[in-house]
Amino acid sequence: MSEDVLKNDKKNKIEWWKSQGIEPYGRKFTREPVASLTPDRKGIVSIAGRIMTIRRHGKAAFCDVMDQSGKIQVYFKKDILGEILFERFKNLDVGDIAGLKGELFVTHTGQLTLLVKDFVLLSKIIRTLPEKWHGLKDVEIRYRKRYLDLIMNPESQKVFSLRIKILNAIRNFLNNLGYFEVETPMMHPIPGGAEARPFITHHNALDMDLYLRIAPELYLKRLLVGGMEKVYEINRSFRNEGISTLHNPEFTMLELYSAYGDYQEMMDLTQDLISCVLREIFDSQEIDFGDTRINFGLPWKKIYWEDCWKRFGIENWRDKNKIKQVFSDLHLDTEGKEDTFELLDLLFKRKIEPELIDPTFIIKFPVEISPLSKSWPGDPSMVERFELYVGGLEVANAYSELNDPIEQNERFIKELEGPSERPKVIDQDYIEALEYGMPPAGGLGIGIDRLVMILTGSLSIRDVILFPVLRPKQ
RNA sequence: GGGCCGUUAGCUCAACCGGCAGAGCAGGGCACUCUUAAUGCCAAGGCUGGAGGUUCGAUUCCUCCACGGCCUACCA
Repeated sequence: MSEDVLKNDKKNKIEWWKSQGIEPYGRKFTREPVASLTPDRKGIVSIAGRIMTIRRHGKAAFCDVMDQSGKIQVYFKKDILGEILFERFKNLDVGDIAGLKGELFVTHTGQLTLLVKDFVLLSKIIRTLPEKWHGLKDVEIRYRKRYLDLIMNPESQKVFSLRIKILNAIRNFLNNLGYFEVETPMMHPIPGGAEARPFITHHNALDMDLYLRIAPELYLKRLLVGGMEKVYEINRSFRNEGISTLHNPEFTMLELYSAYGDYQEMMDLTQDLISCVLREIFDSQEIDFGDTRINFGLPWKKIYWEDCWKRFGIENWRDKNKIKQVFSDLHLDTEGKEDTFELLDLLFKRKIEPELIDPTFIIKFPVEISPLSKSWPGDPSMVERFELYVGGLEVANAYSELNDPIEQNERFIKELEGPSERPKVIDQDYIEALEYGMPPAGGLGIGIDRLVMILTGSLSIRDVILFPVLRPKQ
């Protein structure tokens, strides 16, 4: 280890502990979470954690010790500890991890405190923690050195513990409904299930390129063919695209499929799932997100995609000239877009999406932008599909799954004619699977990171991902 | 990829029109046995993100580079 790492004479402290015959990096220590301790607790209790502050008073000192459950004040007193242990205490620093044994008491100011009778050093800090009062604010360091963020910023600790609780609640909810949690490949020979640029990697022994998956969809539906009726996967997908407050190159998606169901069932399920998470974890139907308050009270709004355009005077959304007219009437830049769907998408993003604060289902989409969805009964130009918007963000996407192999193949062929940056290859293996018969099914995808953003009031996806993608320093 | 903003001590922040780079906390020393942003005293801490340029003189003005943030774009 280099000299400059051993800051501020802490190297000498390491030497001091060694000179006392004590290994400054300790071993197993049996302890209780500090938050579980109450004043009526009698006898010796053991706790362990990081020393966050030291207030020295000559022959005594108060410290705050933090473990994952919370903080507790501890009191070191020379006449209680004796010469040897008090000398050891003097060689403790803010940031050290220690195991402490003692008795609980309440101070004159009414604070629960552990009177330390014995302690061991479990890990010596040889750097300096960020400042105790302002914490760690530099966002770059917070992302790069998340461990410091977690030590110094309780709000950050809170967001990630909520993320875990949300995921557990989702899993419990689905497991109770009989869904199987499955794991499908993350390395795909042909990327599919979404429209996105993939990451490419290479397998040496097979001498072949593989793609990090952009969605698990096509594999999960192969499981429906195989007779698994309710499956879900919560894991990473990867998209080789720009980074923003809403996009991280690797992100977590929930995808689930229910045989013999449809998009309506998925709409009910989405409502039930998110309502359940709110009830169990937040005990509230309202969440503050930025400047707005989101009301999750049932039932959620439903708007037909086709009806979105009527407020702009667009009666026929295939009328490209009319759409362009609207852009010019609204003084909205078309940004060089010519394609009808791209223009509508842009109009939606600029004018409609920001207003969708309370949960809103957008229903029934054109087939052209929904290559894996089952057509609308009696209208083959539209499909049974919805998207869910909350807080102005797209959070979920679901549809009745297309299970007709012939139509699916035709849709894939049409897709190839589009301007996709994906490899121009059809997943014939998937078509073959459909040819063996896939039950009709409802499928649902939920962007977990975005859902966690909304539920925790985080305005950047980087605040809900422990280690977001960053360029390496220097 | 484009635009704007930022980068000063371990951390949080100052430094007027270009004139010796400053504080709090942390760290070091001393004192102090109920403090909680403990307190008091002493000492230390810097290649101002990097490289050039303008200038007698650059943290400050200019150019390029690196990293980050926000917006935008690609995209759900």
